[in-house]
Formats: sequence, C-alpha cells, structure tokens
Amino acid sequence: MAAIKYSRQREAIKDYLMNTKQHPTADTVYLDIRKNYPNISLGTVYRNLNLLSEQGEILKINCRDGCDRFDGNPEPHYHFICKICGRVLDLEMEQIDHINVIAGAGFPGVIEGHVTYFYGTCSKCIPIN
Amino acid sequence: MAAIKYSRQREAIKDYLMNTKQHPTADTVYLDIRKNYPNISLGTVYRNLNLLSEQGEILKINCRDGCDRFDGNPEPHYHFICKICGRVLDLEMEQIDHINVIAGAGFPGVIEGHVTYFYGTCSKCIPIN
DNA sequence: ATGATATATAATAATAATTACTATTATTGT
DNA sequence: ACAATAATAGTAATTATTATTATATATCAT
Repeated sequence: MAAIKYSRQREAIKDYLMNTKQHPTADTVYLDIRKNYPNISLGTVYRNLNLLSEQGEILKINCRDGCDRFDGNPEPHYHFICKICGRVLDLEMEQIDHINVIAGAGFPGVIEGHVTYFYGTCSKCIPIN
Repeated sequence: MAAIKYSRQREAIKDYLMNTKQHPTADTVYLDIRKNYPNISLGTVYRNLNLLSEQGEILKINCRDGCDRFDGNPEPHYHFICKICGRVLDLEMEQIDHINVIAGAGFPGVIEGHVTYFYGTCSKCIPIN
C-alpha cells in the first residue's frame, strides 16, 4: 500500500537533477524549478527529494556545509568539496571498499559501508603564481 | 588580541568531554553540565564547544544524523555510527591517507584531506540467532 | 588589594534548514 | 465518469544553531 502516484512536479525535479552537473541544495532546486512551475511549494521539493533518494533514484549528499545537497546520479561515487568556493564536484575514482576491511579488523560490530568526501582546493580556486 | 580568558564553564565542558567515551551532542553536554552548573546557558555550551574545536582541543563530528557531536579526543581518528541505535564509536585503525592519493589521480584540484565515517551494526545491536 | 579593561556569561531573540498540517487538486483503477 | 487515494500549495511548527545584550567575571597594571 501507499502506492506512489505520478506528479509532474516530481518529474520536473528528477529531470532537473539529471541534467545538471551541479549538486544543488533543496532551495536551489526550488528556485530553479519555480521558473517552470511558479506555484511549486518548497515543501513539495523537500518531500520529493527525500522520496527520490529513498527510492534510490537520486543521491542525498551530507556534505555538512549546513545543508544537504542532491545528485541526479544515483550510482555510488565520491565527492570533492572545495574549501574556498564550496562547490561539490564528482570524483572519477574506483570504489575504495577495502577501507571497510581495514576498519573492520578488530572491531566487534559489522561494518556495512562508509561515507567519505574529500576536501581541498578546486582547480578554479588554485591561485596562479 | 581577542585574548581568551579562563572560565569555569569552559573548563567543566572540557573535563566532561575528556572523561566520556560517548560522543555527545551539544544538548547532551548542556544537560549533563547543568547538573553541576544549574545556570549554564545552552549558548555558552555551543560557544565553548566551537571555541575548543577551533583551538584543536576537541573534535567536532559531523555525523549528519541531524546534529553535530563532540569528541574529547582531538587526535584524528575514525568513527563508526550504528544504523540501529545511532551510537558513535571510536575505531582503532591507522590513518588511511592513501585514499587521498587515489582520489587525487586525474583530479585537477588539490586534495588536502578526507572526512570518513563507517556505518553498520554495532556489537550490541547484532541479533543473537 | 584596587580599579580599569576586556572577555565570558545567562537569558533571550533570531535565523536557517527542514518537517508537519490541512484543505484542495490531481492521478489512477474500475 | 466516479470513487478512492495520493500529491500539492500554502502555511505553521520544529530543530539545531547563532546572534544580541546587559551583567558578571577574569586579567593586568598600578
């Protein structure tokens, strides 16, 4: 039960995320979607972003710069956060699941996964000297 | 300038963190410190937790279960978060800084570090079968 | 010890991100 | 087309955190 019904708002949100390389916050999604759907509500954006990430159709990124960000690519991958400009970039690297084994050695519980993000200075923010 | 002056409230917060293996939230610190300092203010707790972590005397953990947690051990180390009970545990493992190199290969910016936490089921939450 | 100066505090208000509520609207199965 | 149910817009409420301000406390020079 609790069948999911189609809504054009949700469709628009998913389309928007699938067509951007940015990793927008809920508020950015709201402001941009509003250009096509002037009456969309911020609550609708939040509800659908959470629903889509629960369904595994998008990723919710807890980059902890205050608010969550969203990624239209649901495949597990790593992110880089620039300390200077705050941008979130995709990293092209293999999965590093061997760190789960390192962490699990001597740990009495079960390690199921890890959350990792890398930080530093992005190419646009490196001063030219 | 902006010299730091001693305060017994800050001392109590540091003592409290150094004597617990838990990773309390600001609110938990507040509630516990209040047993000895009934008039302490939540704002004071937040200000001192931030000050201490800026000074490198404690760690602020962004485990992203909604709120920040604090660790009296300022040495860099990794944390495990139990999906069932939500507890945050210290992991005894070496630093895995080689993942910065993996991430940096082919990345045009500079990787300076990473934030990682592991999740799964802690020993107390593993069902006995 | 005394007083001047600067920092810290308690109490409260304000902010930011997110979630909850509710009457209305849209979708879906028959 | 109709009934049942989920989704929406608009608004209010919640949660974690930061800002404000008058008062209290610590520190430093005398």
